[in-house]
Amino acid sequence: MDKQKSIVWFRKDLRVSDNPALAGAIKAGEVIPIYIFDEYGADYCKMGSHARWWLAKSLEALSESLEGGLHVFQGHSLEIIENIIKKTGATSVFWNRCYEPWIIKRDTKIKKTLLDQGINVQSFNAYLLWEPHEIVKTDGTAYKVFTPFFKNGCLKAQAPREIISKPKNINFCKMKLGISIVDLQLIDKKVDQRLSKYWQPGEKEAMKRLKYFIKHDLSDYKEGRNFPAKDVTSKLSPYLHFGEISPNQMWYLVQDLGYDYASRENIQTFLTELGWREFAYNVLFFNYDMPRKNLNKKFDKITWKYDKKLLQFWTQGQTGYPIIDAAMRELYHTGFMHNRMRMVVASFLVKNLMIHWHAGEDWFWDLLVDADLASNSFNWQWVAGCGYDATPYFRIFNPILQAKKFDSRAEYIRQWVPELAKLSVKYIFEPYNAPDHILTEAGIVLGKTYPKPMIDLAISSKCALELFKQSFKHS
DNA sequence: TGAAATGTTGGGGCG
DNA sequence: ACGCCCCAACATTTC
Repeated sequence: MDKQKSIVWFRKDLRVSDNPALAGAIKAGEVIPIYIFDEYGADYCKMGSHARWWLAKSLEALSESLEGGLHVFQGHSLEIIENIIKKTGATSVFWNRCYEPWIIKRDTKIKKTLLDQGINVQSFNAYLLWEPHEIVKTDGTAYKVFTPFFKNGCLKAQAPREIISKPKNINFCKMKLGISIVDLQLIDKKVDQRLSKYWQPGEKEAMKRLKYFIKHDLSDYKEGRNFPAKDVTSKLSPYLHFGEISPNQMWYLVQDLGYDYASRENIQTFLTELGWREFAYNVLFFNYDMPRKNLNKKFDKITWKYDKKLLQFWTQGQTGYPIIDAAMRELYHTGFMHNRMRMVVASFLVKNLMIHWHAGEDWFWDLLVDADLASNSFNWQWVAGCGYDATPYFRIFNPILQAKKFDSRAEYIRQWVPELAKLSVKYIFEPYNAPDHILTEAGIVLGKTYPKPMIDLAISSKCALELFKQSFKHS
């Protein structure tokens, strides 16, 4: 008797453990694991260069975990799945849901089409702790403020799904299908040279990192996470984005710790960060245009500067403000930026340079290995002030103060802006205020080896305040 | 998850 | 000893 064959369609769940779709297919019989690189309909959210690198590496790791059994394709998802069904006689398709609006739209159609053809289709939640549509206020409308969303919404709802353990024996369908990962041409050589120094994608590495973080860094998380040179953040965001680890695995592993490893505050702070991720997806679910439209329409009237040169100073890490340049260069070289630094550089772009948050969002989208549609757009709106529960328009970071407060020994600056490394902490935060002989001794020629400040902080933030106030007055 | 401007307080120097 | 001033330290307000 022929065994039932099931397709497992991997997407943003590139792991074997705690994978409900895979578990479902294994139970049903023979498994055909597939990945489809499909960006039809992605429009402005096609993957960035650094994310593509990560995806390729992650697919390689997944394929290895599946004994080389991952079948890779490129093209229209529905057409490809229908073809595989024809070739293999598969009777079921399992997948874990994605929550990007364009994917929801696509998958809804695919599900309906396949069901109409008599195929058994099952989708699961393996990406979020709580389904967005289930966390709403008692009057049925969506939350707009984080604290009640998390405390009254999430924490009082049903507990997140329990972790599914790693499957022992998988019965693979042995047919040869699809193309190789290399054929997807996801990796740019120069990107590979940069990122492979810093990252090892994959499910195994993700769990290793989580355990390392819990053991070494969680006990200092609440305070330490503000200091970019300390490196006590988990750096799990790219793994989480590609589903190499599930939020459930993180949630339960951290929540079930005794307070030996870390105090209640540290644990709670970390879990709350997972809560912000949930909130970003929840807000996106109820606002499909969050990536492109101000949630607060009052901001529609603001006239932004569309100055390519100004933007370029920012993207290239040549603003003349060391902490900003350090952060922007960290992003370019590693595909990652420390969280506090993300806030600082974003505030500078939007509130000092008066450049639209879309420009920052796009740059981050291309370079972050954790580039995530919900988190990225949600957080840019948060900084710009037009998001839900956002920072108020008048809250403007001063990059010099931020540097002195959170990188007081200038370790982070020296790492990423080596041309300033010889300056002492007295001058390194504001090299343009250093006496000439100090600069000469440090081998610095302002305007040549390191740029002069591209704008005046006090003037630009005053102008921004005035502009915001004026714009809001008329609406 | 801000920073600057402004207001208040209190200890010490000094005539 | 007393009042006056200065100013750091802290608190409050404002954007």
